Amino acid sequence: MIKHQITIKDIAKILKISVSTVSRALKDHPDISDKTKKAVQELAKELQYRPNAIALSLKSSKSKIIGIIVPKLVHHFFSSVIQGVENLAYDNGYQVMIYNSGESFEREVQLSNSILNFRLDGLIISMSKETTDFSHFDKLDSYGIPIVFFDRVPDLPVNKVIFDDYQGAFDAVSHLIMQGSTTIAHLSASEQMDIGRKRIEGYKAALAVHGIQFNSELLVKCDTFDEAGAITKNLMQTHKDLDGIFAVNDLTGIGATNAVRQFGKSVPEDIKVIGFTNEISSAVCAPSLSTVDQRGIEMGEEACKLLLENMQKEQPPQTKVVKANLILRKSTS
Amino acid sequence: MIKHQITIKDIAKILKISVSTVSRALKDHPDISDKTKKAVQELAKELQYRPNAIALSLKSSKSKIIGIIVPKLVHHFFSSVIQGVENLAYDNGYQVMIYNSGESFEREVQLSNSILNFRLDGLIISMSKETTDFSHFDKLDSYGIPIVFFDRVPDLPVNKVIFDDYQGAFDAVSHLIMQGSTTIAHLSASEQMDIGRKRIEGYKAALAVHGIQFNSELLVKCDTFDEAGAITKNLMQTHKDLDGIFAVNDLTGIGATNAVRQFGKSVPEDIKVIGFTNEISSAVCAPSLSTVDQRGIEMGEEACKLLLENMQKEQPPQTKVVKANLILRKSTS
DNA sequence: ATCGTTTGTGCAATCGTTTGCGTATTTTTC
DNA sequence: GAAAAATACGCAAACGATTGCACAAACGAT
Repeated sequence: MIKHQITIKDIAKILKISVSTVSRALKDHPDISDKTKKAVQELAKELQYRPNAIALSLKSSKSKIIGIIVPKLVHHFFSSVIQGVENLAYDNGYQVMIYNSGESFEREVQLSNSILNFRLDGLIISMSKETTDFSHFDKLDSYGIPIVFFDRVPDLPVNKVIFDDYQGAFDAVSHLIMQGSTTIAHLSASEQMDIGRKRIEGYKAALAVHGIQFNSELLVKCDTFDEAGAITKNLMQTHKDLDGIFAVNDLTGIGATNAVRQFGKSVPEDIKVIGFTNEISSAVCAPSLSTVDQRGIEMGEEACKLLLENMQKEQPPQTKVVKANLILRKSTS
Repeated sequence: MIKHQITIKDIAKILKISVSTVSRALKDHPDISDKTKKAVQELAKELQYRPNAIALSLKSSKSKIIGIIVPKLVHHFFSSVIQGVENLAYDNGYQVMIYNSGESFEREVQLSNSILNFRLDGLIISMSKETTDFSHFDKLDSYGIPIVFFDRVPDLPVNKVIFDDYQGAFDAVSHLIMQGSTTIAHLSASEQMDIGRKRIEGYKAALAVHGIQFNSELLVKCDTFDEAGAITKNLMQTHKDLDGIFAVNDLTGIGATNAVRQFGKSVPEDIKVIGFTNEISSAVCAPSLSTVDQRGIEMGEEACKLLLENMQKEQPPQTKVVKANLILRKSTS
């Protein structure tokens, strides 16, 4: 009933030759006569022979699989990065194994172990928010498995592909200023996070360059949709002249937009809003949200390229920076 | 520099015993003396021995991995299903390998082959939109790899977990009627697709039950955000009494909502809108969109459960139906 | 006729682990 | 005190493929 997968042995038995001959014939080894080669290759095709990837992995200690761990699957940004990684990986004969840490440190460690068990050839990872201990990465490293970090990266000399958060924030805030905003709040991520800090710096720098005094009351930590509404309303009451909001991500930006309208003001006429990341929601909400695109596909491709290089030969750690791309929509014009 | 992974052989050599003894000691085989067991287990722990999953796969012809192929990663629904599958799989000692067909038939076939090469133990799949030829699934089946389809399933006697689209549509439209709508349009998917057909049936049934005449002009094929706006405006011009819209998915629903407001009418006061799927966007857009939740996590769990059963012993194909769950938000009240 | 090459193939080890069987040593039984 | 049974371990084959080495046959050169 159930077919078993054709092996090299089956072919050898049918043709009454040895498995070594079959193996060599299949890969056009010069030692094998054309007659034998032809017979083997034809039979292999007829029987739909396909090499057992597991056996190959065992023999070569190479799985031809690279893993990618993301903290969430549902973000458009991460999906794009995965897309980019897949593009390059497939072209180079690698499979991609996608893992989802779900923002859990424990899960991340488990997955790292699994990567060791399956002897994956390399890892691309964006760390979970909980991760502050990096010993599971050291372990992978000590076994010679190259790692490339992206987006959420540790502050260590490792291979990483990061986004130019500073420039993205700078451009976003500069754009608000160009559009006429002068009192600009920033709904920011935690300063603990690299991302949060960089975006705050970009925000401050843009203000400074345009001669606007930084006001610490306008810098509020808040990175969820739910918080954004409440905080925005608060800000509008305490700062009647508020006319611009730079949100650390799109959901926060949309939350702020909704709050502004509920407050009876309008976007972009009274208050202009710009987000960050370019999630799908930012394109479909009303008014559509201007935002900073993080070029996920390019990031994925860069990360994969870096990983492939490191898999070939050891190299000093590199950092690649992907530039921001401003997406202008209705919420700022 | 680079450590090699500790194997059973290393332990055997250090302890000057045979590999078979080590193997048995590690799994508490009764033949082995307590003294030896203790020595082996302690050393294994100290050296951080971890079994080579590749070797185990080769030996047992079981990879302890199940694959899941989704046509897109970025949909909240698919991510939820993956989550559900992971939940159950991990509890049962399986890894999950996530694949992304990107709605490409060719990719789907490639991935199926890869599943064969890596001897995955089972597959959970939602087909790409392009898929009309099922021979790659037959091939997997002929090698004894069980398959469970979900969401986008073939019309064949196979294991599947489907969503009750008929009931979901029926409930959604009934809800619009309860809220006072009487002239209800349906922005539908293609009737070619199972999903599209079922939702249309549910729409018609709900109208019939409540004594509303079906009007074919109000049934328009349209399943993207961009089309939705244009079509909605058109409908509002040709049907001044339009007061309800049932959209085949959330993006379409949001597109319709935006169009209504641009037309100068308001949601939900003038026209009530309900979507389908419960994407993140539906929760954050303004006004927030009522929708039909597809219980992705439960679907994933059901699919995984069905697969695990089939991996244990062959069974006649089953079909499981997951019930719809109405999510009421501002767009309908 | 003899030796050296070339050509084509097979043997056997290897990757890491499991497992059926054999066996040496000790313990039990009458 | 001899046979039977229990205990604790090792040998070797197996999973599927690769590859260094050996070797037989055929060929050419001297």
